[in-house]
Amino acid sequence: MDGNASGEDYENIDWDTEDELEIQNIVPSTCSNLVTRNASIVGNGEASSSAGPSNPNLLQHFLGMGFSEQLIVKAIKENGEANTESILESLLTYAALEDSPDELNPCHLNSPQQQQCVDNGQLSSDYDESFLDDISESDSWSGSEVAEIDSSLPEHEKALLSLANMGYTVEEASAAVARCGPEATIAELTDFIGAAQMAKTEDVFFEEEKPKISIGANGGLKKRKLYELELWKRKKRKGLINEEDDVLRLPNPMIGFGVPTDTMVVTHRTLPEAAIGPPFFYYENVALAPKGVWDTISRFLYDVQPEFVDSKYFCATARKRGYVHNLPIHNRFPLLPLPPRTINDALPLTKRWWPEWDKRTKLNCLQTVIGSAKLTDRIRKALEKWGDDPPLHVQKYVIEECRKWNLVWVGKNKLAPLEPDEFEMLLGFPRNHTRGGGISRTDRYKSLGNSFQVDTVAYHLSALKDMFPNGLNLLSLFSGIGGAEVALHRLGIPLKNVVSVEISEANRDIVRSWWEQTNQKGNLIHLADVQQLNGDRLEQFMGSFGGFDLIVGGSPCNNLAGSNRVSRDGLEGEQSSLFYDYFRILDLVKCIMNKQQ
DNA sequence: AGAAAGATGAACGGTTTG
DNA sequence: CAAACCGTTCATCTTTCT
Repeated sequence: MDGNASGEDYENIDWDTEDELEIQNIVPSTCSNLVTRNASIVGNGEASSSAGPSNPNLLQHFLGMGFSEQLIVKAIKENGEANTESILESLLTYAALEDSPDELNPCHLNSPQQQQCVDNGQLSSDYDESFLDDISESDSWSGSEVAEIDSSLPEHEKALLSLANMGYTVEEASAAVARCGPEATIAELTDFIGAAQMAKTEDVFFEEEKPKISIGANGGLKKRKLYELELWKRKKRKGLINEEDDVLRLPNPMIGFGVPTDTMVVTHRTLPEAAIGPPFFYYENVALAPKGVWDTISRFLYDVQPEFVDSKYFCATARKRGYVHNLPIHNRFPLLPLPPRTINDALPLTKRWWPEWDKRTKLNCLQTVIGSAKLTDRIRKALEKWGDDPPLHVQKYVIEECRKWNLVWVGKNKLAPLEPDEFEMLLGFPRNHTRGGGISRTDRYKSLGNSFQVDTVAYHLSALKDMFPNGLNLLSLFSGIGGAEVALHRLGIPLKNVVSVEISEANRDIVRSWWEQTNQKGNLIHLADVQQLNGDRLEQFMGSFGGFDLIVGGSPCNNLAGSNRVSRDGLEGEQSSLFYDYFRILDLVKCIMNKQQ
């Protein structure tokens, strides 16, 4: 936690409150749930955010206190311009509700969520109703008014209009249609939007659960509510309340339900009813995501708690990942032979040149970019100035660069980044898995850096071996270079039908090439875009071979990963929001399989 | 030869955790 | 406090296409 004393970020605030309580109680899954909300359609968020109060001094007054313009405009709308006291109260409340660092997390200006944020500012019904108690509402609109829908419109426009009349914004509606496909049912669309909304609201809610519950949701207690919120906020500042209580924590050591060398006592867990298969599912992403992300992911994936595992317990390189799955956790076994677990064993040629003051025994996470030749050259020159025993400050500098870039010793004073085939070996892929076929060295690093650690994933999937002696049907989303396929194959689980969805042609080529080289007897179907995979396509596939036994996917981490300095926008980021497609497709498969039974 | 496309190298903080 | 982190973007060099 950084000491951001005065710097609460009042911008990009999702100020739904009561609505969150409603949404929170709705399980984001199941095709049948209809999430409706009271809101009307407002055009574009920019227009509303630029519509300031008529009294500029008032705005200036609160701006001077450090509140954002957006919030001040909202507070003034809520309370009227006359009552500065109640405006301040509202602003304090927003601040208290917003006093959580994960909301520094900006939503994109053009994202549906952001539109929602801004839109809500104009919509009193979307807002905490207790604030309305003492406000005379001359113009009380009704969220239940439904306009006639012209039956001559094309299907997707009818869907849009229906959603609009249900209170969704145009942005939400069109995003949902885009994601779910034009022929999706209204129920599917609302389900999707409700799910997406939860993603936005949950993070706030989660942090604030305590004060909200303690104050009740019934309104009429405005004074007490504000008081308690303030009190709670102060306590939290003083550390009297541990807000981490409800937030998912990373285990230490990060071994999940156990690793081959350190089996946990826990051999059983009770899955939520909705999570139980078929199909089995296995979802993966970076463990060190921004706060709240794993709470959201877990909530979407049927409230299954993530299993956080660092692959350094499986191989010579760290890889901290979270896995949400409904697999059995007993009778796991590792791939054999066990991979080398230290740098020394994995890269024996480096041993000779490894100085005693470099204490590393494990490599850090393999990423998509590597250190440059210039850097290793600079280090070599810096080291050559000293004899066998460089001074401490030089050692410190060299070690820092080694850790940052995963450099290894390949000669006297000579460091180098790992080669692509070393990436392959460390990650558990066959040698030359990503080599040839026109792929460049840079792209090999990129594909490998984005991949599973095969031994780790295989250990988790090993529980399936006894259950599918005749093989299984696999739906592999965001397949990449086929980590899941390789893991299952190495486990000796036959692959019957594999539907693999991967956007990169180079990666698809790698998997196809591997598929042929390993003489697979099954059927490999490649698709490019998860967003194009709709219910019809799925039903087609599942009808032909009788459903999927396992759905695996690690959705893009671009907007979650710590290395991203530019667009670490969280789960709503441009690429990482594809998580919702994983959920959408998983939920669709579950529904279709229920229907088929 | 010149444009277009591709590959490489380097600079770019901040969040989260123990 | 240190330590870690499935990354992005731009400039420049290299290769390929016209």
